[in-house]
Amino acid sequence: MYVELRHLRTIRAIQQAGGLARAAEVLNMTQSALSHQVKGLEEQAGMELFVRRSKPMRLSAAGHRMLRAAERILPEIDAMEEEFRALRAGRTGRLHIAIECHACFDWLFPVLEMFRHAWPEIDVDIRAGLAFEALPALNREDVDLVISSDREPPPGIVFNPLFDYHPTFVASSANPLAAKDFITADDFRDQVLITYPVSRDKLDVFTEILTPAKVEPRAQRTAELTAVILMLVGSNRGVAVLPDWVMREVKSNADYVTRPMGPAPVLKRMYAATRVEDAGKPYMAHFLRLARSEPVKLQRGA
Amino acid sequence: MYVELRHLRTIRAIQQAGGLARAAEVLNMTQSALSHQVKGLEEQAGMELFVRRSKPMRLSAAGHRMLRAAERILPEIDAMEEEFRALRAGRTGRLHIAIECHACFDWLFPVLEMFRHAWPEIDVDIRAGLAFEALPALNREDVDLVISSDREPPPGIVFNPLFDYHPTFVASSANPLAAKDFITADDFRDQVLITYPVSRDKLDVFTEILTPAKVEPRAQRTAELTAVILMLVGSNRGVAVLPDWVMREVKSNADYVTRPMGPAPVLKRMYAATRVEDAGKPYMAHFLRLARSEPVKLQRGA
DNA sequence: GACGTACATGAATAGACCTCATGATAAACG
DNA sequence: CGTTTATCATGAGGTCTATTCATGTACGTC
Repeated sequence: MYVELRHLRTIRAIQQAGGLARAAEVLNMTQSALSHQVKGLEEQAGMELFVRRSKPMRLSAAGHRMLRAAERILPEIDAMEEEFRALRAGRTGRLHIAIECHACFDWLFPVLEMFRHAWPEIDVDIRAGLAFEALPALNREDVDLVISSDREPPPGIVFNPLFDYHPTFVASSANPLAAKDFITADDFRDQVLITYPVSRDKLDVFTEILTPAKVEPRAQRTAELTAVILMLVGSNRGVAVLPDWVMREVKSNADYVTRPMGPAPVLKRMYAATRVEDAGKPYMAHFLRLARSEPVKLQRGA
Repeated sequence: MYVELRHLRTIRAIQQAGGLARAAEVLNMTQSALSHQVKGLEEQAGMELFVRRSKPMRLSAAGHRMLRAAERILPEIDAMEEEFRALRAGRTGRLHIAIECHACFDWLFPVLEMFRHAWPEIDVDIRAGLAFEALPALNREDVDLVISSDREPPPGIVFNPLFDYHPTFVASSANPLAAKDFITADDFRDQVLITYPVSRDKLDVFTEILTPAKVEPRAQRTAELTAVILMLVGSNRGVAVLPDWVMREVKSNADYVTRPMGPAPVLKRMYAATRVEDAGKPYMAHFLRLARSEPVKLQRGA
């Protein structure tokens, strides 16, 4: 039995128009065409869908069943088509975000909250970029935006700069390093370094400091959540290097000390990677604007 | 934008099979055909539904939306087609009943209750045949069965005999007619006759007794519910003629007397009218069987 | 009973959809 | 890194289905 949407539209039209001839006008076809179509449909169904004893022909019991299906299905189709019109008009879309930088949750949540209000139709989602490579996922359209501090954009991808930040050293005030004004690579030799559980080439403390200086910390342990890292640091189980914006609450806490990396200050830039064809979309532009301005407010508040 | 079910099936198949070529096999068509179809669909949608950068091609964001629609709509279609298979196999159907005879509720409800258990898939409904002519409604397929005691089946309609019954006189025991052994037409001249609110040609007391004898009761008043008629009779506000099966409870009640019509006993036959093409259907046959056997049990219980 | 309206039917046609053959490009392999 | 294989795209041509046109038939109506 091969039912097609055309058939459902026909059933509905005949019911609404109250007759085959009138329905044909509504559907912009000849009465003959509809008659043939109904005949074919009834052959498919294996039974009469209409009662022809009375003259404006009416739905039979079986016909009413099909009408019920039509009235459930056709609005779904219409809704989908409306969604696609909105998609074409750029009023809606998808924004699935992958973050390679764990500390970014801190500013991403407030930003997304603001975005959600401005673009309620956009399908928003976040995926922590632990289990997969984020940039290929961008190309496969598994995600639409990647928060990253990589430097070399692959073809088809643009790196939109968001803001600059300082990778900042944090330790317990009981740690001997609290006595220093700034921290260098050598200072890590005797320390337990606490990081997110990702590869070293995605951790600022390695890419910017330890790896160039060929220094290995005494030990390294990992924690997924920023709050857990800070807790471990607070109880002097290790030290960490985190972006400055997460230091906001810690700075006013006597248990912690924060120090710049040195002697020259280390500055990194945060990027939002998108596909080139998405970069121009209005909602994407709005998100990038928010992601540029909001995090710096957090940094200032620190 | 002309979406068809074929397109939704394609979207789903490509997703499930993980690629266009494999999907083509599942759908029993060539890879080329599917490629053309997808191209056409994307033209209709006005955007790319698939990402072709990676080789087994994958759904894009827009494609995922269409997939969602497909996964909601296609099961509905499958369910409908399954319903039609059941309809063809006679396992399901519709049984909308019109009753011209009000007292028939008494035995119809128990019968329908039994039927509902045996044929849970059948769409059962009752419509009191007050506002419309029941037999034309049968022809128009507004209803599928009419409980009636008419005699002349119109073309295309069969009258299936159910059972015989005696129109029986009932009055208050305080009524003078309680002294008689049987009741004749003349006895109504001084009585208020209580009937259902339908035309006289559908009331046994008129068609069988009063109209042939050209007798008019002193007055006539109506009530919709059998219980109300009996209540009025009980308080000696009038007399009534009702089928014997509704006398069940009244017979053992000292407030009432029931008497046969006379002098010759009046016998009427109850019919279930159906369309000829329905008469052979298994569920219809089962209903008729129930409607033949169950009411007589009620009569015996009286 | 004649007329108008509503649906059915048959033949012809236009157009959509499919297949075949082949080209292009990305993944896999040695 | 080149070769092979798998996957998808494209163009031309054939087929088949849906539609139209012209006409027939039956019901409802006056």
